Amino acid sequence: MAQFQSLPGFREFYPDAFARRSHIFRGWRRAAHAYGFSEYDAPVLEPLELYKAKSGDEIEAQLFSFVDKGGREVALRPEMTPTVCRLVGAKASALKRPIKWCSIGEFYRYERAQKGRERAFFQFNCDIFGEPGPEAEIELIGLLVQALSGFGLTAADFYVRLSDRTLWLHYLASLGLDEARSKSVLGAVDKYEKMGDDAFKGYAEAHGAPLAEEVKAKVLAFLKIKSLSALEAVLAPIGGDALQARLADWRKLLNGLAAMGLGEFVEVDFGVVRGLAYYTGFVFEAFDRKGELRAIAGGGRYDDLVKKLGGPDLPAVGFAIGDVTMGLLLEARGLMPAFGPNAEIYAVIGGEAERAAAFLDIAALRAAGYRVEYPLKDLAFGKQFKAAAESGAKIALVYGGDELAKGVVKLRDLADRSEHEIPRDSVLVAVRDHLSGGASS
RNA sequence: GCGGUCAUAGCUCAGUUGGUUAGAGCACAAGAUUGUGAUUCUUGGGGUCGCGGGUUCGAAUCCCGUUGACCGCCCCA
Repeated sequence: MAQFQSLPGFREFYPDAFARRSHIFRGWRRAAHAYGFSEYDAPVLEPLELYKAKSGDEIEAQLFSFVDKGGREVALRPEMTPTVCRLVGAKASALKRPIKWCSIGEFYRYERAQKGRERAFFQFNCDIFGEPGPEAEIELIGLLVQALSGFGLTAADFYVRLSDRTLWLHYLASLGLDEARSKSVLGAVDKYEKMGDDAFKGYAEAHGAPLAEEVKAKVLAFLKIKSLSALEAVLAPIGGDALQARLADWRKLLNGLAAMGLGEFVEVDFGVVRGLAYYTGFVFEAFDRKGELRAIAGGGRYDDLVKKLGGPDLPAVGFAIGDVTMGLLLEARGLMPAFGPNAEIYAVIGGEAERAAAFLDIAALRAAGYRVEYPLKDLAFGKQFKAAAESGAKIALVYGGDELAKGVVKLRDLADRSEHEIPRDSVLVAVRDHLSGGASS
């Protein structure tokens, strides 16, 4: 039994787990590159103030924070958004628009680990800066879908729920609610799915009286809106240019996503508002269809945040996918491949005398990019062939005394068990022909 | 921060009302087999039974504490 254990919520990636993690990262990068996003990274340790400025003092309880030896209050990053806002803000005027950036990084939150939630986890963050219109959302949600569907997940496995804090605030204002009351109502809406009617208790406590029943009925009806047409019907009597412009944005967004063939992945759902106060417009969350897991991804527009963190006035929209929940979903749907040894060639070596000849070819094959394995210590031939089969290799090269005496190497196809002799000086060519052609005779 | 369940070999687990030196399967290694593979047989390494304390002639087993894991609550950027 090991004397030391890893800290709670921190994961150790043994080779098989690391292979699964790499598979996830590869899929994310493939999608991001297809969409023309540039990858960046930034410090893991940041000034504590960066997160307080964005989220308030209460956030400190959820952070890995401490005072460093220089007396600085610092924190391990719990998310990428404030950092990327700083990076983009600092060079905004020099960056070509639109700014489409992505990153894969590890994040740290001091919370109790649960299913789908660890204290250290990876996130794929994608953001578009400098584009205020719904064109940015189309591009970003398209990427979100592809970053999941690229693993083989379909519209039967996950979907993106799409909502809009701007419209919510318009609607609540039309019901006579001021800004503070509207924020409280949005907080209740965020919790309604889980808590039901109790979600509105906070409103009553904050404002001294419960939300008027007729207003509450309208709020509950609004959060159940699941289509653009239902939305238009509810908002028609209210009118106003701003509202009409916003509905036009909605049509553009949904039409754009439909034209990309993503209609079946996206659902209008005003039950989503996301609790975070800094979201300013469209918000969205990706969930598994069966509702068995916590959110796979979340995002939205945050047009005020870059400026709030000391940068220029720069509109922004972004999302993040976590590796934990997405990994669970891939496993549950049988979409996580089995990763094992993946050698292509296994050299069977007769003994010390044959080793030098084998090494010459092994080095050449490896230099040419082939994955080559051989036994580090002398082994019986039977064991070597067994090891060759287990290594995943497609062919074995046999360096025995008999072969070397004849100036040849025996090439054995491990799948069909055929073998033939090849001249020592044409091993590379013979291997290339055999592996590329798939021919065995 | 709160509650529930659990902790025996690398993995999955068994271990009788507390009783001799804690077991099995899988995995790993060696041999049977100094020239041909997923089979078989034999053998081996690997445990302070999560950790600490208590009760007892005697504790993997009972009690207390603690740490960790899983599940849920709070939170979820």
